[in-house]
Amino acid sequence: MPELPEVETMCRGIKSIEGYRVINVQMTKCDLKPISIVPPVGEILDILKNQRILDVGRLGKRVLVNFENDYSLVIEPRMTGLVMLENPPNTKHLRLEIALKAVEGQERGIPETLGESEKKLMFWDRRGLGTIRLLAGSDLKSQLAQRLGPDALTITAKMYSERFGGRKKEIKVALLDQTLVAGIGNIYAAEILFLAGVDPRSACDRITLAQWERIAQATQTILQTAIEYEGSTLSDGTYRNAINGEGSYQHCHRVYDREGMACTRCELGRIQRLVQGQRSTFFCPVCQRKRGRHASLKAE
DNA sequence: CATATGTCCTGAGAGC
DNA sequence: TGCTCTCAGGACATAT
Repeated sequence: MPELPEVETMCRGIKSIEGYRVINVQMTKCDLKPISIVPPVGEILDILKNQRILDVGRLGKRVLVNFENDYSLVIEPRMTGLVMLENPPNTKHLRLEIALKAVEGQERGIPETLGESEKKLMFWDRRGLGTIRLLAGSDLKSQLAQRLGPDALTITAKMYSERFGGRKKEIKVALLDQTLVAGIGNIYAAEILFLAGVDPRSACDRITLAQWERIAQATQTILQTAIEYEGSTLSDGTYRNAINGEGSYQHCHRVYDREGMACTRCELGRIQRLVQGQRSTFFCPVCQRKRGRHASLKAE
């Protein structure tokens, strides 16, 4: 599920835990197969107990909770994971709970009745493909940060052409490769290529500089706007923000999950679906023709 | 049966 | 031969 805009929304939604300290860490008991948590929860508690949260960050599609002892909790939602503070969709798929308490003085000014001096950070995951890891700062760099490409919110046309340019891979497949650029997933890859007017089947080594410019510009436009809309909650309703609200960028989708519908830009083409790398791709065969130069960055 | 927002691992093949 | 990189395919677990 969550791609960069959804993960960014999760991070912003739990930002109020900054400065709180860890009281307890526990797996929620359920009959489902447990998710991957490394090291085991007891060990995590030993390392994090009473530790203050310095800040909340994002690394590609992962949420980072950074502690004062230089450890970081890396939460990777994968397809259906959610990081929440309130109202999880159900208890059946609740996987981990971290009890937090405000440090001395932090709760001052907040009425005790609101219970704001205590918070609970939860990880909920229906499919259970998500993972949680606790890493020391140096391991975070070597095991994770180093393997990821530049964050999609910072990538430029030059970086695109340098990192992608020599490859034979199709551009849609390459955009999903987190070692090339971090944060783009299946929905936003489709939307970015539509806005850029680039055929998703184009081989990277045949994409022109002008097209890389359009792809870079579209990356920023699509992702920034999707963040403003707090991400996409698809028809299955799985994605929710930190307090169980829905995103609304799904109403802005121009191609994703719109097979057979008329293209909103040219009104001639019908959105087509094809499979690339075992994943669905949606595009407008008129606006995204390989040699087409009709595409314009002006969205509406 | 087919579909699903993501990532990791394995094995094959290419190129040096 | 061996090392590295690339790419295709499957696995992971649950639900609609």
